[in-house]
Parts: sequence; C-alpha cells; structure tokens
Amino acid sequence: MKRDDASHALLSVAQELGHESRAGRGDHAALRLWLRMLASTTQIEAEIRRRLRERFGISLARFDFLAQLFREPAGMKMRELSRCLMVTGGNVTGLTDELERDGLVVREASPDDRRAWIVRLTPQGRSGFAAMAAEHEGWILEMFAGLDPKTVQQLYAHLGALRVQLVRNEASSEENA
Amino acid sequence: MKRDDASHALLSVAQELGHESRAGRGDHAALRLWLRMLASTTQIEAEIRRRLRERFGISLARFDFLAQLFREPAGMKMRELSRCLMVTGGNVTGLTDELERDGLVVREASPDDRRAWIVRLTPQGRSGFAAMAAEHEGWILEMFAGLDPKTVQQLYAHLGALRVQLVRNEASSEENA
DNA sequence: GCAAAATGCTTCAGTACTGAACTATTCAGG
DNA sequence: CCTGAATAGTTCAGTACTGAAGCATTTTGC
Repeated sequence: MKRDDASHALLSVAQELGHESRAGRGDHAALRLWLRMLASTTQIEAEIRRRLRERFGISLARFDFLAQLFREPAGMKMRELSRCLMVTGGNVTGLTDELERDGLVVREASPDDRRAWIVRLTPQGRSGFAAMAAEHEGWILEMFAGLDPKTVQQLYAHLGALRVQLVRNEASSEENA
Repeated sequence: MKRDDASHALLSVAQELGHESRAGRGDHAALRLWLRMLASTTQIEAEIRRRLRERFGISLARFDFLAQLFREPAGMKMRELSRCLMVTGGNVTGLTDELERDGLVVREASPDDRRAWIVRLTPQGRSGFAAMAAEHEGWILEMFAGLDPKTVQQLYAHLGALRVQLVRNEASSEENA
C-alpha cells in the first residue's frame, strides 16, 4: 500500500467519526471545510478535557478561566472574563466562587466602580496554573506533532483570515440592528 | 489606513475574544494554532446554534442527529449514531425519544439483533431536515464567503492531514493499553 | 442634578449532556 | 451447549451551562 493510499484509508476512517460524517459529496467546499473543522476541534477538545480531568481534576472551563487571569497579572473584572471566555455572567460568578473557595483566585473591590470586582490569581493559583499549562502545552505539541511547521503556519494564517471575516460579518450585521 | 493595517486591527480585536486571548507571545506555534482553531470553531458553532434555535426551534444536537440519518436512508443503529455523533448512548436514547415523539424519526426492530433498534427518518423528518439543511448551508457559505477558494481548499486539506494524525495517535496510544 | 437607561454582578430555574448502574441479548471459548 | 464476557439500549443522579429576573451602582440625556 502506497503512502497516499494509507493516508486516504485513515482519512476515511476519520470521516466516519464526528461531525464530518454529516458531509455528502455534493456539498459546497465551505460546508465540507466547516464540518471537518468542527470535527477536528471537537475531537481534540474532548481529549484535552479528559486529560485535564484525569490529570488535575479540573474542568476545561476552570482551566480557561485561570489561563485568562494568568495573562493579566493586574486582574480582570468579571464582566471582562465573561466576554473573553464567551460564557454568561452567571457562569463566571459560579466559577469564581469555586476557584476562590479553592484559594486559586481572589475577588478585590474595584477602586473605580463599586459594582465591579477585580478577580486576580493568588500566588498558589499562579504557580498551580503554570504547572498545568506546561503539561497542557505538551499535549498540544504532541497532537500536532505530525504536521510539518509550514502546514501549521499556513493553518494559523488562514484561520486568522477567517477570524477577521467573522468579526467583519458580525460588525456589519450589528449595523443593521 | 492601509488594508493590512485594517486586517491586523480586526485580528487583534478577534484575539481579545474567545480562547485565543489565552495565547501569549512565547507560546509554540502549535499551541497558538490550537487556540485560534478552538476560538474560531466555538464562535461559529455558537452562531449556528443560535440561528437553529431562533429559526427552527431546534438544538444543534438534534440537527446533527437528523443530518446523520439523512445520509443513511436505510437507518442506523443507535450505537452507530452514538459513535458518529460522539455522544453517549444515554444521550442518543433521549434524542431519539424526542424526535420520535415529534414524528421525525421512527425506531424499527433490527432483524438480526433483538437488542438493537434501527432508527430512520420519517418522510416528514426527511423533508423537514432538507429545508433546514438548505438554510444552514447558506449560513456557512455566508460566514466563509470572505475566504478565497484557494484558502478554503488548503484549509480543508491541512485539516485533513491533522485528522489523519489524530487517528494515528489514537491508534498508537490504544496499542499500549 | 434628576429620571431613565445601561452596566456589573448574583441568583435560580430550566436544559443538555455525562458516567455509571442495570436489563436483555449476543458472542466466544472450552 | 453452557458459562462468562461483551454489546445494545435504558434509566437516573450528578454536573455544567444558559437565560432571565433582580439588586446595586453608574452613565446618559435632558
């Protein structure tokens, strides 16, 4: 079996699983792309979620939450977290409660807005997350290891173009509202 | 403002939202790619979910379920649906119950296995889904409209390579189990 | 400055999915 | 055949998130 045949055989196996199995032959390129994108992402996400749970007993939501704060040593308002993590305010309240109880973050009163809290990592939140992040990065590198750097580069660039389009579309649809 | 500046400005707006805002400058290319991929997919998925709900009062899970059956006129066993949709068996039971109650699918006894059901679209399930699928495809085309066909083609191919790697990794990790 | 609208956060009921336990049937090895 | 393991489906308690209502505070427009 030549290399290409092997790849195609594996690919057809892959297509049997996940959203991509929805795709038909007559579908437009964009639709097939979307289904493949959704299937890949869902698969990786499920694996990461599983490993975070197994290895650290933490949910992906909590990991994301900590990751966001890790990048903002000065802390963030809960509303900002809600926007960045693309989850509802109620969810942020709940996650903050849990993480505060576990001593990973603290709420501090915002000096300029008495409605708002500034949420910030505690030292142990910071060091704990750093350890998890290092392992997490290893998993990702391992999963993407089969792709050559040029492919990674191009995917990154093209998905960047896609995101620009999405923001543009959203902006123009909000105009007519 | 030159075109490139505009794109970068939009991209930086995009990076402020979703998982990609987790990315830092020192991160490896693969990690940055993953975060961008996750962010794009999450964003599109949320929009599709919203529109399916608004337009047809249907959840993405139900839409996926119907889409899968649409491609298999002979019907599928519930276990097969569970695998393809990457959800648990309990979830498939619940979805089948709902869709059967709404008259979109039927359970038929499997002739060769008395434990199993064959789930199949009813005529009205088939025509109802066809209408939804047409509109859904329109949304996707619209969202990806800003990308030129070559980019779409390359993204599709590269994500195909990624999926092959994922299947390969999974296969090799199951060997050691 | 003052009423009205908007914003930040919390609360809570409702929804969607998982994981594990259970029943019924099939398969596999002696 | 017969027994134990595997498989198809169901049930259910537990978990995670949403959306909407509500309270406190800030901003906006007159």
